[in-house]
Amino acid sequence: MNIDVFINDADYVVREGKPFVRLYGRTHEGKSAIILDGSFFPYFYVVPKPGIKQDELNTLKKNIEKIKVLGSPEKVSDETGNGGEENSFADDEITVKSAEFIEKKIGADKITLLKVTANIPAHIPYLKSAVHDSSATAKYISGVREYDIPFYKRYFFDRGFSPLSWVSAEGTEISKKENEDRFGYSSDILIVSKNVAASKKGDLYNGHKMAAFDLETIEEDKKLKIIMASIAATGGYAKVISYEKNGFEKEIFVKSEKELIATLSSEIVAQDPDFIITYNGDAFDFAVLDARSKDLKQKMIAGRDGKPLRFQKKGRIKAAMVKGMPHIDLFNFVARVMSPAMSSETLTLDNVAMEILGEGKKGFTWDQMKDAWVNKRKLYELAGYCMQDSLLTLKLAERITPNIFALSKLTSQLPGDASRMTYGQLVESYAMKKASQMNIVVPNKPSYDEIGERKGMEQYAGGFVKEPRAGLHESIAVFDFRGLYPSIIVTHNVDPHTLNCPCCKDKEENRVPGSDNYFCTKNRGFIPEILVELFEERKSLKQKMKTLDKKSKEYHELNARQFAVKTVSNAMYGYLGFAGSRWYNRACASAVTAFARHYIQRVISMAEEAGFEVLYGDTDSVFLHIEKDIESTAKEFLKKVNAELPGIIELDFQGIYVRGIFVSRKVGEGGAKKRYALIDKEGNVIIRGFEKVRRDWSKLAKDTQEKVLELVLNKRQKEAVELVKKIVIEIKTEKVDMKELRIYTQLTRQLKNYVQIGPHVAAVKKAVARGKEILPGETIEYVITKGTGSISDRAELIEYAKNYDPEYYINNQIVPAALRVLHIFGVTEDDLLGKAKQKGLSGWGRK
DNA sequence: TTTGGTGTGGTCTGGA
DNA sequence: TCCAGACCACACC
Repeated sequence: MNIDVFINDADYVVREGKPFVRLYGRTHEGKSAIILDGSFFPYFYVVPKPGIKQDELNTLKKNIEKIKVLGSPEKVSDETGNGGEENSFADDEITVKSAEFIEKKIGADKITLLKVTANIPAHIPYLKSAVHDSSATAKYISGVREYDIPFYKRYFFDRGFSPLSWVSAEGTEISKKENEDRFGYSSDILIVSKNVAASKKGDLYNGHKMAAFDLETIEEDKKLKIIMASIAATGGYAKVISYEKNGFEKEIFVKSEKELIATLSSEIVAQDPDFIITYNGDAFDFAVLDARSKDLKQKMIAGRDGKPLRFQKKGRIKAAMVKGMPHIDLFNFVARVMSPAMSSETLTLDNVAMEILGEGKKGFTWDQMKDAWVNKRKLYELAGYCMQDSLLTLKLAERITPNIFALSKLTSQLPGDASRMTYGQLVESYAMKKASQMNIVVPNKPSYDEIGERKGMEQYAGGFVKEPRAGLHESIAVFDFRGLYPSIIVTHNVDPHTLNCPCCKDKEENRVPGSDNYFCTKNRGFIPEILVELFEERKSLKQKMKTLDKKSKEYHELNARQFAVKTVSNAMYGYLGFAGSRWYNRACASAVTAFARHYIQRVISMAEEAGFEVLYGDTDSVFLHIEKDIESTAKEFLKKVNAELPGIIELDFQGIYVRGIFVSRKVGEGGAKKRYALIDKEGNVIIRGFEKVRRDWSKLAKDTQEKVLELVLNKRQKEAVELVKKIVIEIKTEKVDMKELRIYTQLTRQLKNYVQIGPHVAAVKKAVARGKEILPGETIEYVITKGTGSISDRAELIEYAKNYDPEYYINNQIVPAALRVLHIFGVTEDDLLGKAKQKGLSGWGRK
């Protein structure tokens, strides 16, 4: 039979000594399908010594073919853990399946390599070590490559199709009966295929079915017990499962926690989703479910492979994986990829939903929940609260998964994997995919020692930041380079293999400013090449988007794709300088920043020559004071600059502002970099760097500073002073809600690793002594309370704080934050504290 | 181990 | 008691 399947998951399994890639997906009739592809075998490359003679090459090949090593079963699980369950083999004699000569590129050179194919993936590390270490082969080789690329990942690279696209499989369908007897998979269709290829259907798919779930728990006898669960699925399904009657209209009543787990599992499976969605399911919901299912001896949800869910290490994350219905943990993706662009103090579902959807969850603190449960009251509300969590998670998934899926397709990684990747891994995956397409050998990962060495090196110089002149400035035009770093890489052909090529030795072109290094002008390097493709892809996506209705499905799809392209492009520079990178090259990374400094400084001098005051600039931006006809003058300047810029480097017009404020540094001389506020003619205010945008300042101090900035930008300094005075009095009279005074700070390490005990660490230490568990990485909330001793001595987590210290909040929060802005107008601390003699306000407002 | 460097500012800490 | 430098967190780009 021949069948088209849309792929959402993959792994592999070994049956009777042969590896089969398992592709999970759905047919266009909506049936779940598994394809077993037995036509693919694992392999790695052996790089012969340079200048090796043909007869030596032949000897090497023969000696590789003769390799026999013993493997011990416990050691041969797939490195990524994403393999099947039948990998183990008892003290097998491991042999090479085949070795063949193959031409591949390393950098610009075409080289003859040996492709060594193994019988099953678990053999690869043994064969690699054997080739690398044995005397019969070691003397002929300069290295081994691509021995650590997981089997199912390589499959997608080599086959030329990606997850979340349609494939066409030709093969034999296994009957239901045989599936049950021999395989035990849970899918409508099971097919053994010898030929799987990209389908003409491309990657369009009419909607993924997602099922989100959420648990409510309470702690009893030091164990988390599940008291309620909710599920919300695409299409409107929404249920709360509970073993306490609560009168909630969407309730499924069960008898016990054990039955709750069983029902939750069966309900999710009955929904037959393409994806299971959680918010923090890896670390919480699935972890609790797993622990309770073991305690209560109740089987949990099983994947389409017929096996219960498994936890697999993905870097720091213990990922809960359900085969064939990939589990997407939105929190992971938000924390790793989206959070830099977000402003929420903490990444709770509530905050993130509020920021992304404009809708949070209502009420119910942990204590209220416990009260509701223990005293069996307000259970109806509790059920509603539980339901809301799943519904919000599902809504969030509708917004976020398109971005995950776009990254998945771009990098040819499974959606479950892509959703858990860091920027470095996303870039690396994309580069590996492109390398495979371009017949380029992938460089090895650095060893632990190499990483240490790279990290130990002195930092190289980064972007240029021009010191601003403190004060209120009028009539400002802001320019910035569009994607400066990637455009430099492309324009100057920055790549580890084009660096200092012999063919361009004496050319001045492409020489790195302030360095003897240069880049090839003849042959485009690999990194610039893949960036060019990304640029062109994004350009065409943006072009298409212009023709579409912004509310249409296609528009959102394309928008997600351009987001993925942008994400990978922008991370490429950082990847070059990343110690764990396969394509690490410090000289390249520092060349990029050297070019960047050169261009921004060139723009600054051109602006000065044109007679504009350069107020500020940071890495890729300049702020110019343009007195007359700001719009047309700015455009003219832009044109002049761009006429001079090489390649695809381009300056953009960012905007015009009526007024802007730069402040003084607290210590030392001059204006503070990276702190400013701007106001445009509509009255919109942009605030950068100030306490207002930092989470480790109290809300009251931040809000006060924001109002001060707004007033000052509207030339109403006097009112700003009065406002601060009023707030100082409010604190003094203790009229302020404690929540306004909490300070968020992340605990970045284990308590014992702190050399200096700051307030947040002190607060955590006290809480831990009281029995609370706080893990590194958590963001905690603390308040400074009354009493004696240092600030740290008086810091308490908000749940333990009985009062707040007005003195601290006035002197260390409100006044410094406000004064930061007001200082440039001559306002003093005493003015804000109401201590100053009533001196006139003359001299304020103008420098 | 989990993209890069630049920069500000709070609090602690230890020696004068 | 004062103060410089270290430590730490978090912003900008």
